[in-house]
Amino acid sequence: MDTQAAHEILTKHLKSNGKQRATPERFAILDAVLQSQGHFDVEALYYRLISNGVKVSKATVYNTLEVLQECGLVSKYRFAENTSRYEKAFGRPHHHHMICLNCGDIIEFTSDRLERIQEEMANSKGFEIQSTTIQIFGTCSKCRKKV
Amino acid sequence: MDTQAAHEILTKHLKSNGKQRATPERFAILDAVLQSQGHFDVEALYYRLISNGVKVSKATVYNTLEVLQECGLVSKYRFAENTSRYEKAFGRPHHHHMICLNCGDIIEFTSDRLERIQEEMANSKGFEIQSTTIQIFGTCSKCRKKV
DNA sequence: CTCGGTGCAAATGCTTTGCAATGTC
DNA sequence: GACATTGCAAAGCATTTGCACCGAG
Repeated sequence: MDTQAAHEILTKHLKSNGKQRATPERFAILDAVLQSQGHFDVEALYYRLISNGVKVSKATVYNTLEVLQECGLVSKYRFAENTSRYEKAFGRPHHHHMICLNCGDIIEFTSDRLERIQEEMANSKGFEIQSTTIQIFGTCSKCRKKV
Repeated sequence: MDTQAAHEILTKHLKSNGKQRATPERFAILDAVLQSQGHFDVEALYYRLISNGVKVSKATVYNTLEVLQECGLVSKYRFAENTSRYEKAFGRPHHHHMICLNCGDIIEFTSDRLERIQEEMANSKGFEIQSTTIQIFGTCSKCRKKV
């Protein structure tokens, strides 16, 4: 992905907020996020950072993920478990998830029609959408065959 | 609501599982759930039970809510916060939520079209739906007017 | 030089667990 | 009686917080 563009987004966001500072930790975490594939939790991201020799604390990872979320570079999800999961949102279309309750697999999908209907529903209630999440829980095709 | 019908569902579910027992605590918790309006968390439900003179432990509340979820009498949600929220699912149509990030208000809505498209999406992936959740985060009409 | 950010470790708060006592089947 | 369930308190975890130190602006 375009690392530079992502850095710029973060830089701009930090400046626009007036008092937020551009620290090396924040960019290091952003880089790690950009390199990630699929969903990850704080633990995994933290571990990857440490493994790569980046010296950060978990508190900073939490803090930074929140900042990255604010500027739309990462999305935060909460599936069935008690852990928050994240994924990079840069350069990716808005999508949703089918979560297999048997094997834990997550299948992503997009649907313009779903987006459109959601907008209609929101408009009809005078609600202004900031983000939407659709989660379909069930059994994936692989697991269905096994039974 | 039809308390008796709900009791029957629970009874049947417990029996069908072979080893689960029908304890007074479980029915007391079910009753408290049936009396609830809207969403609640474990804390609130527990407090209400205690206030009503029902002697249960929080552990049992957690346990029972899981059982009730299994037999479709309650739904569990996870919105933005770190607390699980529940609501009774008995005698209610399947619906979704718009969550106001400003005032925390939750607006419920239903949409046959959304349900249908979700089914189509799942079918096309060979995915078997067990439950679905749609959450629209944003700003409600009341809060929009205030700004 | 200021004040926001970081690291660490302790604290918090929801949820789960271990185990003896209880009561359903 | 056997054993699932309960209550209690302790343990687990993910996440947050307090505070001294550091370093971006």
